[in-house]
Amino acid sequence: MNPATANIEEAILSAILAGRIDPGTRLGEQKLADLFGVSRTRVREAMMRLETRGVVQVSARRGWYVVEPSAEEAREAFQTRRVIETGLLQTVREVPPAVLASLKEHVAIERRAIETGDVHSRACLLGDFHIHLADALGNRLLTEIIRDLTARTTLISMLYQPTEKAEESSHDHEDIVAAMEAGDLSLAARLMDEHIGKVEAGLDLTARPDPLAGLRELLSPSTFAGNAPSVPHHHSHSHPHTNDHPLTKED
Amino acid sequence: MNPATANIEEAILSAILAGRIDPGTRLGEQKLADLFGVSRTRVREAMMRLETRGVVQVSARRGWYVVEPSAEEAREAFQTRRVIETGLLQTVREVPPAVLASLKEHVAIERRAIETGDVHSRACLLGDFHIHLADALGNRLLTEIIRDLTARTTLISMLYQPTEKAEESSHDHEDIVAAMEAGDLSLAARLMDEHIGKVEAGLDLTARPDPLAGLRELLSPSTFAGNAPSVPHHHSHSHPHTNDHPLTKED
DNA sequence: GCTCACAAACTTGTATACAAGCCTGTAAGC
DNA sequence: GCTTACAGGCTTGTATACAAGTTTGTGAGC
Repeated sequence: MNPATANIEEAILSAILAGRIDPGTRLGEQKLADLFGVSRTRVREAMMRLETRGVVQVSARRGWYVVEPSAEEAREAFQTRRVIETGLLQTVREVPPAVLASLKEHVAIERRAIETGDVHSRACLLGDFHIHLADALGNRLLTEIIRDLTARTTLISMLYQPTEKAEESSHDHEDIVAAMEAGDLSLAARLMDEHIGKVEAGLDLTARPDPLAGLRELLSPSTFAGNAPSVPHHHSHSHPHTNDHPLTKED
Repeated sequence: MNPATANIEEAILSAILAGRIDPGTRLGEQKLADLFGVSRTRVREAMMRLETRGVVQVSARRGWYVVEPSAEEAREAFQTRRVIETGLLQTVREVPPAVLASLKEHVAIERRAIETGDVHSRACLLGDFHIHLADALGNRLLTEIIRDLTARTTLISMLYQPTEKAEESSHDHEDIVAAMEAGDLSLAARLMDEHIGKVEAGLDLTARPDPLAGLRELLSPSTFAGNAPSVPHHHSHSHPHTNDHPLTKED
């Protein structure tokens, strides 16, 4: 594959995994082309690849958008992750010491990141745990699949997750690794199942996916009469379709 | 997505699943464009999508080729399928009667196809069993993943499988469904694991992947002196990179 | 003042032209 | 006769131009 195209693809995917791009963000071809110093052709190529990987969507003649999974799609993504990740743990017979060591270190890094509190690296690391697991116990193919799925669930969390429970997740990871160390892969699989279940249960799959979610909050106090010349944006939480900080700087 | 592009993508993928396109087959852009009545742009789009799905590869300025997985990639594909398919069976709590019925019917169709003996529909149906399973027990996302993986393993079988054991596979499927009917999903998962293991074990991962495999057979009897004006092709089994019956007719 | 129609700007969709590289067949040189 | 260099044809790689559609801003009409 063309290296430039691969770069764009990888840059966007890892930005999503790091929680740096919101679901619904518009990705203009020309803007990306300028940003990466390539022509639109390349950008389109990367976008189409990302589309088949399920992280981007095209709206005809309007542009490319980071996907905003529906509630249904969210359930599918979590079910799929459950299937694959528990399957992986139960398929494996024994865990090499080197793998255990690296997983333990990863959890340690998670803990430190939670204390320092950078929300981006935190979310990134929590997702990375699963990717590392697939990489260490599985193979490249499996890792790629898990990576794409993690990107999906990351976006889902950004859409539907009311409160972040990073600490709990990291605890879960720790327990899973402990079970692996004890040689009880069955237990590890069950813990993984519960862990993913917890994350999914922590979502509010009833509300978010419409772009008006943020607006409703503003309308409810009824301090709205049409005489407000400028929209108050004191709560600058970026909303889908109305984000004013896309990947590319506005000129 | 553009419907025309989707058509090309789907046509090629299902042709691969049906065993109608050999691994290593060259897919010329212009030829495909003529065949489907579209421009090269569309074909390239479809090809790039198929590339990200792992069923096609581009060789710079030479053309697109149906992948010929290496032995290593073959192992990865089978491991991944084992992980996912056993994971699926173990994640599911109970199997709805309707699903059981449709699976049973599928197995019945398999049996009939084996008796009548059309090799294409046979291979297609054996792969389809797994796809149907994912569809019935899982979700669309999972089905798509399994579909791509099945395409991979189909190609692998065509490369490395010395003898076809369709009957045995169909028996395995029957046993798996029986275990599901008995409500013993654990057993079903184990049977699935063994089934995939058997298919993998039935491969000869030492020989095939080089394009000269077919040639070596010819050279060994040493009935070759350079005085043979035309290469004998009595054994018209198509070889990778030297196939004379590509998807598109030669003009 | 409000609504609706229209136009301009902007963005993607698509084809095509040309550039660049690979493969093959041919001929010259040894 | 054998090797090697070269040229021609063929195929993909890439950019660009234009077509088609969407969004938004503006002005006329009610």
